[in-house]
Amino acid sequence: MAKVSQAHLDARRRSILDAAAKVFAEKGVAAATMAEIAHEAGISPGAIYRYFPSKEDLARGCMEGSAEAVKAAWQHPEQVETDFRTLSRATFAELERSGADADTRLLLERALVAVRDADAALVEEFGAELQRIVRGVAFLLRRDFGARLEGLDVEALAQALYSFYWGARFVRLMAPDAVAPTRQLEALQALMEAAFSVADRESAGTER
Amino acid sequence: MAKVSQAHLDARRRSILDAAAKVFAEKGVAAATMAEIAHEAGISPGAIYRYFPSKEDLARGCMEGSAEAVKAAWQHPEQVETDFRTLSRATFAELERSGADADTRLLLERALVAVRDADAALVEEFGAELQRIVRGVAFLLRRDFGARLEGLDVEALAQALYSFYWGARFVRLMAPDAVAPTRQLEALQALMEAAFSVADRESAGTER
Amino acid sequence: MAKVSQAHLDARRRSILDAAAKVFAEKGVAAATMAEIAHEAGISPGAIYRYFPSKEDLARGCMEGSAEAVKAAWQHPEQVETDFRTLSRATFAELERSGADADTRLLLERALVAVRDADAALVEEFGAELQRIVRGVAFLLRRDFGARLEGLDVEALAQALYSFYWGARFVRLMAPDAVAPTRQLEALQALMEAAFSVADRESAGTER
Amino acid sequence: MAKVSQAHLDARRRSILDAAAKVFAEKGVAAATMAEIAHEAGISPGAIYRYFPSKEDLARGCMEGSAEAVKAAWQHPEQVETDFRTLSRATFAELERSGADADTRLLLERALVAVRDADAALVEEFGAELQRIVRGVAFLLRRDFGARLEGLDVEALAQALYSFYWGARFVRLMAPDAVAPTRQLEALQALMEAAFSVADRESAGTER
DNA sequence: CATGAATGAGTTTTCATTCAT
DNA sequence: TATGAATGAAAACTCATTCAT
Repeated sequence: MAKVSQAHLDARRRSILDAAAKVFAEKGVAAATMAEIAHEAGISPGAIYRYFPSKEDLARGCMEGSAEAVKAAWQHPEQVETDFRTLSRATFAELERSGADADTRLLLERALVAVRDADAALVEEFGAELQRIVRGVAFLLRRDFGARLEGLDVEALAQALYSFYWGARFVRLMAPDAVAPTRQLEALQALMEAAFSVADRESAGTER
Repeated sequence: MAKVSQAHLDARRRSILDAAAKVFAEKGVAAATMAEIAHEAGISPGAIYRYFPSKEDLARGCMEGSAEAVKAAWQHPEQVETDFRTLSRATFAELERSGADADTRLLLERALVAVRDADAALVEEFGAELQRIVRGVAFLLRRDFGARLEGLDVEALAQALYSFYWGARFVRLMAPDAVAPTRQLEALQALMEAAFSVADRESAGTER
Repeated sequence: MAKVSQAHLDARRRSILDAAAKVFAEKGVAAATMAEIAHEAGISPGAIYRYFPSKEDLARGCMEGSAEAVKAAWQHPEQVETDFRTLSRATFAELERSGADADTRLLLERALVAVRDADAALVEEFGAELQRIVRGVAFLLRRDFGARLEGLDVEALAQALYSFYWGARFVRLMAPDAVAPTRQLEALQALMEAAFSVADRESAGTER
Repeated sequence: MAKVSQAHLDARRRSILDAAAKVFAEKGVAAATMAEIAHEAGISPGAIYRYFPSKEDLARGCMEGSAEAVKAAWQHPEQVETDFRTLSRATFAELERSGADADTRLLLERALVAVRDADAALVEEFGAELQRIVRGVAFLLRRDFGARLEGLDVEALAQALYSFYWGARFVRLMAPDAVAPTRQLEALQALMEAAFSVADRESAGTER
């Protein structure tokens, strides 16, 4: 079986990650066994170790790739041809796709592990990403709503929206039958529009 | 050493639960060992089994009691002398107290376990509580803001606020240096007030 | 099985060490399995870990106790009521006792491991002991034979005798049917006496 | 790639043996891995199995060939133009060459393995070689020192010298900073000469 | 012939649970 | 009742060996 193509190796690596993600999401990282992951991936337990040096590394590997276009868009909103409403909707639509819940499980697990082990790197990364995204949210809010945000703590609002996103993910995971994330988002956006139209009116009044 | 009082037994049970909650929050249920919990509780490993038949049961036991006054208030708002703003603030203030993060960890862990094991009872309980609280939030919103909610999806808004609460908990756990939950809440409330004042104006205008 | 007496624990620890020493000597540290040692000691594999944190520690534990009165005597010859001949004989007589070969195996194994892993501590210890013993040998040589050592490199001679001791151990292990260590020692001592009587004669001649 | 010359095959076999000897000496047989040996030999793990059916066989193969000119000289002293002093010195000089310690490790390992597995063949071989060499030593002692050995147990002395040789090897391995083997040998030879000069004197006195 | 990916049995170690004291 | 030593069933991981390419 020598001299297998790189593509084949990559595919196998991928299949191990997929199998692991599935099993981890199902049972949690701690309860999942390498044997089960191997079985799921259709290989022998030993083979995994040619691709990942340890269970922990495998878990880390699973946690990484869930990066997405959406995430990037929030972090660099100036480079993207979009607006707050659209991007928000795309972000929440993502949560409705199949597999989103499994990702959420994995991400929560990852988060817990990071906090527990005081895994500085992971925690830091989370914090850094948070900051970038919150900054992106604030940027879009200001660009899209401008002066109408007058008197509002935009930073805090952006952070609140970020929190809301995670909460929606979590709640959806726990209670799929509750109000859907997208509908929650609609409600919030309606609220925001109502609030901003006040500003419009007021400034209109001022102009008069 | 015979015939120990029931009170004593209950106290010991309680102390085991406290110890377990602490260790579970620190290390996670899977990584926590009975020996460590026993040590934390100041008893021997074997003694735990007089009170809980298994580690799993102990974990379940930990997961139950995190009920609080605030929670009750949201679930039965009609019985409580309070209003939305006040109760919200009290709720978020709770998140700033020391120990709140440990609770969050435990709750997240609990949630993950419940989802994984398809622990119908726990999931159901979470869902039921969610429903009661969201209903309570909606009740308070309507009572406090009444007609000004015109045109808004109050159910969805209540649900969004509930999501926001969980997200704020989670984010605070992961990134204690981010914008504080209470400040996030202030921002949202400012937004709500702005939105509702529109309604006031409009209705005022209509009356004219 | 709680509250077992310290004596019992010590005895168990001892029995584990004995079992381990036996198995290690038979199979070598690497090839020996904890399961086999446990079986030999009449306990379960897990129980060993209450007494020794790892296989390596167990091996180290086996290697330690082979300290002996004889060794101490060589290292502190001034404190002991003995002479070179007597102590040499006692030392080599030790090699003929049953179990000596097993000790030799263990010591060689220990030595190889130490050298391989560049286990500084162990190597250093060996070197330090060597120095102390060689110094002791030289001390006794000088005290017992005094001026008759004139012209000899006593340090080197002492070191040579130390080497001889180890070589005799090793050869006996490998070829039990070869000339016995004690007889080898006799031959060397005869040689020494012959050499020293020369000195006597010469000094006698000088006096004339 | 068909029909490779026998010479090529032999060379490859040789290179595998060399690589294995190096790795075995460094890590010990048990800890050495076929992968590492293969890497050291510059081939693939699988290829080794074309030349040696198993790791054990490979180890055995390594253990065989450490024969040397010096060894041969001791075993057949009558065929060699040399004397005890010269040959001794040559023998001990060998110990100072670089690589001697690696050989010693391997030999000790070999010895331990042989004793452990009760590998009759290897043990027997060691014993037989020992006997031949001790006989050779005794032969040279008698030839070189003749009557002056009167009263000495020459067999035992020869055996003692053989033991000394091994001990010196071992000690040098463990404590390179101790007195050098050659200096030890000098001391012993000085002792022998002193002893033998007695005999000279005595016989001289008798003649008078 | 060589390669090196894959296998899978075997090893150390952990820890929930039991039970003699 | 409490203790804590002991159990023994996993689980992660290693590596000699095989065999498709």
